[in-house]
Order: sequence, then C-alpha cells, then structure tokens
Amino acid sequence: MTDPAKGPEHILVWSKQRRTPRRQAPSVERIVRAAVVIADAEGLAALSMRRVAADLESGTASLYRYVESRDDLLDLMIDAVQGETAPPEPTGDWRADMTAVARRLRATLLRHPWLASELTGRPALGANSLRQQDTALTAAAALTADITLAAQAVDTVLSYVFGAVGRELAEEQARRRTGLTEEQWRESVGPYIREVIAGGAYPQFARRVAEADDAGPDERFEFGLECVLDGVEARVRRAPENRGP
Amino acid sequence: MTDPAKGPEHILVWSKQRRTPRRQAPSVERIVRAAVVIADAEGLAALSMRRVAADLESGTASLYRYVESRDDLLDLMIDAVQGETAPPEPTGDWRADMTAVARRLRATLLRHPWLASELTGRPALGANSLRQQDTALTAAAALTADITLAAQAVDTVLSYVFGAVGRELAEEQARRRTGLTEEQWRESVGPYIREVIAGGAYPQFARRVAEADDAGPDERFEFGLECVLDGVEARVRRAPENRGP
DNA sequence: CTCTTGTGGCTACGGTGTTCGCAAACGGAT
DNA sequence: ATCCGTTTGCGAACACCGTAGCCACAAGAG
Repeated sequence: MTDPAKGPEHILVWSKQRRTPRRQAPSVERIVRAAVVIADAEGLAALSMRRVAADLESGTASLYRYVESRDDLLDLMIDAVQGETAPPEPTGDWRADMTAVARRLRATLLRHPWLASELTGRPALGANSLRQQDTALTAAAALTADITLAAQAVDTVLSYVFGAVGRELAEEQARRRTGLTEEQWRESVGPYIREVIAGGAYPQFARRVAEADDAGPDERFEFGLECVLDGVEARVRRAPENRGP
Repeated sequence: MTDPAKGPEHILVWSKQRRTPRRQAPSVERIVRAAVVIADAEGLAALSMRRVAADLESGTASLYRYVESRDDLLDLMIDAVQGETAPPEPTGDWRADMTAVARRLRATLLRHPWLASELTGRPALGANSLRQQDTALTAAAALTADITLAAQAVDTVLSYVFGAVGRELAEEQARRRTGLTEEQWRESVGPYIREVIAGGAYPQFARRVAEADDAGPDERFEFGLECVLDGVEARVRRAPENRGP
C-alpha cells in the first residue's frame, strides 16, 4: 500500500519540507558563465545541460526557461567570451592597431580552446563579435578610405589569425584529449612519424622533421602575421589608383 | 525446461530461418565512405553509428569490428577525403604551385563542410594529409632552400586558407542548419542588422554594410591569398641574409 | 560428420537533449 | 487577509546516442 519507492522523506506527505527554498535565479548570465567554465576546463564534450544544471545546483529542465536549446547556449557562450576583454584603444597607426586586434583574438581563442572549432560553422553576429569587427575596421580605415578595401583587408588578417590558431590548437587538443603530457605525446607519435619518413615518400616533410628548427608557437604566429600585414598593406596601397575618377 | 522468454519465433527452434543471409562484409572503406556521404549531405550532427549501419544495412555493433570508436571513424574520414583528389603536379614556379595547393585545399574544405570544424582540434597525421604537407613544402622549396623558412611560409599560407574557408563556411552552415534559402536568410537577419546599426555603436561596421560592395566568396579568397603570397614572398626573399655565414 | 573459429548483430547500460505538466511561489487586486 | 492569475522550478518521461557483452550462426579444418 504505502509506496516505499517514493523517496527518503518516508512517511507523512504533508510534512515534506519545501522542495527548495527558491534558489537564486539562474538567469542567462549565470548559466552562460557556468557553461564557459565547464567547457574551458573539461572540453566541449563535457558540456551537457545536466552538468550545467548540477554546477548551478538547479534542475536540468529549469535551464530551458532561460535558454532555448543547447545550440542557443553555445551561441551565447561565443559572444560572452568575445566580450570579456575590452577592445584595444585605436592609436591611428593602422599596423599597430591591427596587430593588437590580431593578438587579442588569438589570446581569446587560446584561452577558450573550444571556441575556434565552434566558430567554424556559425556566423558571429552577437554584440561583442560585432564590436570586434568594428574595431578591426577602424584600424583598417586608417590605411585606406575605401571601406570595401578595408573590409577585405580585415577579412584577410582575421582569416589568418583564425586559421593559425586553429592549427595551433589542433595539436594541443589532441594531447589534451588523450591526457598525455608534451613528453609522452612526442614519444607516442615519434615512432609513427619515423616509420612514415622511412617509407621514402614525403621527402620534403622528412627534411622538415629532420632539420627541425621550428620556432615556438608565438614566433610562428608573429612571423605569419607580419607576412600577412606586409602583403595586405602593399596591395591596398597599390589599389586606389584603379578606382579614382 | 522450455524457455518461453526466448523470443517470438514461438515453436520450433530449428525452423527459424537464418536471421540474415550473411550480408557482404562492411570493411573499413565501405564504412568510411558511407559516413562521409552522410556527413556531407546532412551534417556531422546526423552522423551516428546507427545511421551508418542502417545505410550499410548492417547491425550497429558490427561496425565496431572495423572501427574502434566514433572518434576513430572521424579520423579515418578526415584522411579519406584528403586523398580523394590527387595533388597537383609541381611546376617549379613556387607561386603557381602554392596557389594550386591553396585552391585545392579550399575546394576540399568546401566540398565537405564538416571538415574544417573537425580539423580544428585534431592534428592531421594521416597519409593523405602528410602528402599535402609535402606537396606544399615542395612548392615552397622552390622559393628558398632554407627548410625552416619554407615550413613557416607553408604554415602561413595554409593557415590563411584554413581560416578563410572557415569564415566562408560559417554563414553557409548557419543557413543550412536553419534550412533557409539565401533569400530567406537575408530577410531573417536583415532586421536585426538594421537594428544594431541604428543603435549607433559600430559606425565602421555600419559603413561597411551600407556601402556594401562585397565581392563574391571566390574573389575574396583570391584577394586574401594574393596578399598572403605577396607578404610571404617578400619576407622570405629578404630573410636569407640574416643566416648566411 | 564433428569441432573450432571468426564474425554479425541483438540486447542492454548509462548517458544525452528536450518536452510535458504539475506544484510552488509571487504579485496584485479585492 | 484572502484570493487568483502568472511566473518559475523541476521530476519524470521520451527518443536517441555510443558502446560492451554475449550469443548464434557460417565457414573452414580435421
């Protein structure tokens, strides 16, 4: 008769305490913040609605009062992290300003390893993403008054940053996923690489590995960035002749 | 004695027909091919082991005889699509060769919209990925004998390509996910954009949208690529002085 | 004909995102 | 002080996922 499977508040129905004393409201910001913390620390795979709810000490279904879906939450996370550092002050020196934008974007992408792969696949239209666009355009505007050209310059530079960090993250992510240290990773990949090289195909790749004088990630990024800025600047400076009346 | 819980083939045990007539073996290649088709057509989200098995008309669990896990399958897919077009013949003209590599990479990434976001997050160490690396290095070797410099040049160019296509895909992916046409998408985003611009922040972004003279994706890609190649070439040509004895 | 072996796949487990509908709490009007 | 409409939290359930264990069968060996 009495239902023993009901729960631990075993007897008197009317004596059950208020289920919860009206916890503090989750609110969109709190949810997004918690989700970002989880994703940063344990990767996107560990980010589940249940997990977020647990960290917030609220019920899972409650989250849906504030966020339409997991996908929605991801969009909010993306914009949130993009707004966590203020855009640099424009100095009027387009190259310095653009470099600052690029470095800031890189730092953001590295701080949140899930960001890059999630950004490939959804357009950044949130307020903070747009502010970043605007800041970059302001920098480029100092280089040329032609907004079309400036936009293309910005696109080119941001594309480079995006791709460079993506490749930079790839290796780190792989290590993180397997839980190995830098040392262990090298040791586990080494034999395979040696074997491939010994095969004789890929002679240039073999040379690269053998004479490996690879710089650290920072230097590599800066090298590429300088190249891109050089190229963009030269091309933009050359272009206006083609369109003046 | 008789086990009634055995199943619905209720009477004669020996009369049950062979459950399935021993379908043709899945084999790794067949599995990978099927998975790629699904991911291309319906996105990575639709790619489940059950779905692959259904398309192959085999049992789900059977796939695990050939593939260790879903993650493994993704790695195999990545390398498979990278090998589906042969690398271009090197001509000795580094710029032409590098352009060919870049265009080919872009084409591959566009043909398989899931590739870019999956590549951010795992290093490409498959045979076909390595061949691509090697081809690019061969092109760069025609520019400089310094393999370290060549490697950095390749990294820079590939980073740009990767990032540029990533941004290019973002919008398309968003549309695809919502199932809207180009037209509908523009209409659904338009009001929001107008609202943001009307807010007065983001003046440069507003200019860009207003004076929108944006070229098509192909032109944008080529513009950026030329910039990057210009910059890389100039910097590499200038560098060797710093390291000669 | 029997025995061994390899292989396909059913079943099940523990997780996921999401929905439904109820109960509790709140806020205003009476 | 009491009632009532609205908002809010959330337990339970659904459909689906990746994966492990085990069993039944086909094919080859003796």
